[in-house]
Amino acid sequence: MPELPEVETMARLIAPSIEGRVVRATKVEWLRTLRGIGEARFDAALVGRTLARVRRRAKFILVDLERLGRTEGHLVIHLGMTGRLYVVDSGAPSAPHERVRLTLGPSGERFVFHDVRKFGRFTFTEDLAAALPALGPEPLGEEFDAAWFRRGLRRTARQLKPLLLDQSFVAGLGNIYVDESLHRAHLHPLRRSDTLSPAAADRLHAEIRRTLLEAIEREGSSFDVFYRTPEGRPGSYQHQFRVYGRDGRPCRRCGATIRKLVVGGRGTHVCLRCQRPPRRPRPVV
DNA sequence: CTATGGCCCTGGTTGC
DNA sequence: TGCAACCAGGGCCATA
Repeated sequence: MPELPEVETMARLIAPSIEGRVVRATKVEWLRTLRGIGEARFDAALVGRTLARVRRRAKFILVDLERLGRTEGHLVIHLGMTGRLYVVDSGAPSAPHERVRLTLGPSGERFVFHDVRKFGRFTFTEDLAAALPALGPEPLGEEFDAAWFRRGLRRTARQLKPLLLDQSFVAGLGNIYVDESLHRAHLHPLRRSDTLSPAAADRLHAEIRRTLLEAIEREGSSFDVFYRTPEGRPGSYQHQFRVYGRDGRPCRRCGATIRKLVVGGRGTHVCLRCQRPPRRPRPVV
């Protein structure tokens, strides 16, 4: 469930259950989830520290750790494709696919990282900047304004879809919300970023924000394995999809059939009437 | 530069 | 029915 709206929803969901709680013990079921740091170091860094504050940056959930009121490192969590976080009572049996569990004091609930496909990450760092990859601005933040976006699009000649998926350009978009934003802005995913008129760039900027805000309001999208999360109602934004997963069905705006293509190796959904394909790039001689 | 494909993983769905 | 191929909301890396 991992794009900005789902990650934001997840962070909001777990924050009340873990903020202020002390880590009493750790259990790592799949070592690679720690991404390089050893189990012993992970345990030593967490036990006795307080999970002070939960926040989101891009598709990462960050938890600041404190001891005696001082920040001493951070949990860096990425849900990958299938990661989920939840808190269960102390007596609850462990479920399949739980990769990391933290026992919380004083009452022993468990803070669990569940991740079927193991693409996720749940690790510790003292140096947040070093632990995170290069990340562009938050699309819902101040820094992501229309003028910045216009310039950013012009600075490069990439296809729109891969560019918007690039977390170092804008942080937090994924396959669903890129497809949805492009459709709402009437722009084809293969369109080169430096060919947009200022008006088209502004339209895309506005639709990205609008799409994300609406999705957060509906607590993200839930389907397949994410249909239900422990302790959490499913999100409902999937009912608002205009193109994602709707190939073969009519466009809600114009009635043309939604098509599915592959762009940048990712399944990509478009209405070819609303989103005019760019002219084929001239062949390189 | 930009684009592409493999890889990391598991499991549900599709098609023969 | 059985089984293999394909596909999935992510991201990193090597190669062209």
